[in-house]
Amino acid sequence: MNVRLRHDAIVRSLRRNGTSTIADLAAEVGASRRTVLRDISALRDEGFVIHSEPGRGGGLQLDPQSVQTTARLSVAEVFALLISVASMRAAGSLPFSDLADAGLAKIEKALPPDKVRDLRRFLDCLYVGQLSPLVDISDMSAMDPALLPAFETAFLQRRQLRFQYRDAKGAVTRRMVEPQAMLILPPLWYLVAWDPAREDFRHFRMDRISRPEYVQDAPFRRRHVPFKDEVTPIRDLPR
Amino acid sequence: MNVRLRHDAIVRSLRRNGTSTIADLAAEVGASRRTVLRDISALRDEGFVIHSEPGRGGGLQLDPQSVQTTARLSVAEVFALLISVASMRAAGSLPFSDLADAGLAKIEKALPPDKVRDLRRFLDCLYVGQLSPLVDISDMSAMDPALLPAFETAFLQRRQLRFQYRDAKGAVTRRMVEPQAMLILPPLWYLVAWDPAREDFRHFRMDRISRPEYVQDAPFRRRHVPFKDEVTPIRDLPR
DNA sequence: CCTAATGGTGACAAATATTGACACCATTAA
DNA sequence: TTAATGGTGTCAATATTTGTCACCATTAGG
Repeated sequence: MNVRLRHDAIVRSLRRNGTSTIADLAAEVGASRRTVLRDISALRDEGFVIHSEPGRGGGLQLDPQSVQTTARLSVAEVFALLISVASMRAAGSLPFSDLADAGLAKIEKALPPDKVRDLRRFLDCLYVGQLSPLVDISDMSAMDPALLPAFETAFLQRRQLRFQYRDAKGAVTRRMVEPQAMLILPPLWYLVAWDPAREDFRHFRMDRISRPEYVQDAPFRRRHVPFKDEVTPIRDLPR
Repeated sequence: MNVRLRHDAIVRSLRRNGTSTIADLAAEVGASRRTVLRDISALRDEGFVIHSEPGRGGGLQLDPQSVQTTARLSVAEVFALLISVASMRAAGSLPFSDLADAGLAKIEKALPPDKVRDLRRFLDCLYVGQLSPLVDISDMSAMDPALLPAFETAFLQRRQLRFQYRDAKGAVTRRMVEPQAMLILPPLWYLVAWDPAREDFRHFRMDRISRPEYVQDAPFRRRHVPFKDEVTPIRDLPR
């Protein structure tokens, strides 16, 4: 039996039985007492909280609070979860948001370091404010997740972004801009970008952007964005 | 060098260089050509999409979309992430919320089945509505995550919940109620409960509840909650 | 106090898994 | 045709994991 499988079996058994002795577990997974002890030690290293009671009537007990689960997430998914929780925190305090943060911190820790750096750099471009009550929310539609990679690249490598934009009147234009920031006015998201053709900043509602693509040969520098309203950088929000 | 570390190193190298040959990787991680090939095969089994091109000028290429990360999360953390994304979706469509959903689905799949059942049952108690603009949001504070277990038990095992409640005027009372639903009026959360002492339903703002504990010997049955405003069960929200 | 049942550690040989060397095949571009 | 590449099979060398055994610490019960 594989080490991994044996660990799983031990956790399952502890979850099922409440309390087990090393001898029980050894018999159940078909390994020696010593090996089970080594496995328990490894599981503790992995974060499982296993209480042990020596002496007659003693045994091992798995703290149910510590039962953990592993999931393989793509970077895009982690990214989406991260900004979900970030924007939720932006919208105001919520029950359990600390726990969600803790979960995300763990996920983040498991990411390759360069990806974490990327995510942080992207978060630095996120700003939050209060939505003016004048905006018509009724025609909102979600942004296609498939668009994410182009945005990520445009922001992280500072490449100009080309996309199709449908304005409030339904007119469709093709734009090429320098993405400077993302502005969250819950529940709407805006891309704040410098439009070189118009030599000014423009706000674009994310749900009205389609077919975005970054332009490899069009790098640019970050500009200071003159936000009209009061906004907060997301990284400055209280945790 | 450890197998795990070597796999990580290979993935990092592929991510950094774009294209590498087996020989390059072997030199870089200090292993033989054969071993690297075995590693590549293992990584593919784990879900990494690695394109390969034989022949002159060929090499290996890692599909960046497939880079994955594993994280061990406690059940409470998964729970917090789940309701975060659920309430975010409730607040309106957001970019990437589909991706966040997909990530959560994977996490959920990795949970033990009985926990998933519990989560679903809890989600059935969640309702969403529009917050009246009359509520004063300025004095909000987040709920302590340590309170979660008592709530979970009270909801799932239908035990009465005892807690301390501080009302809008600051007066503190001790309550014992039957938790029937959770109502999300972003960014506020309410516990909707039947108060046996008053023989009526009451709404309690979650951030004003402290020291909750479930009462083991006080089971009850679910009641039909007569919501005053228009609310939507969270499980009926469009995905 | 003694004993039996329990968790826990160290040492070392046996069992098992991983690795490297080598031969070889398939594909591709020059 | 050749050289550079990915890919597979085999087998001995090497590294890791496992079991055995001896022993210690703690606890409950007689």
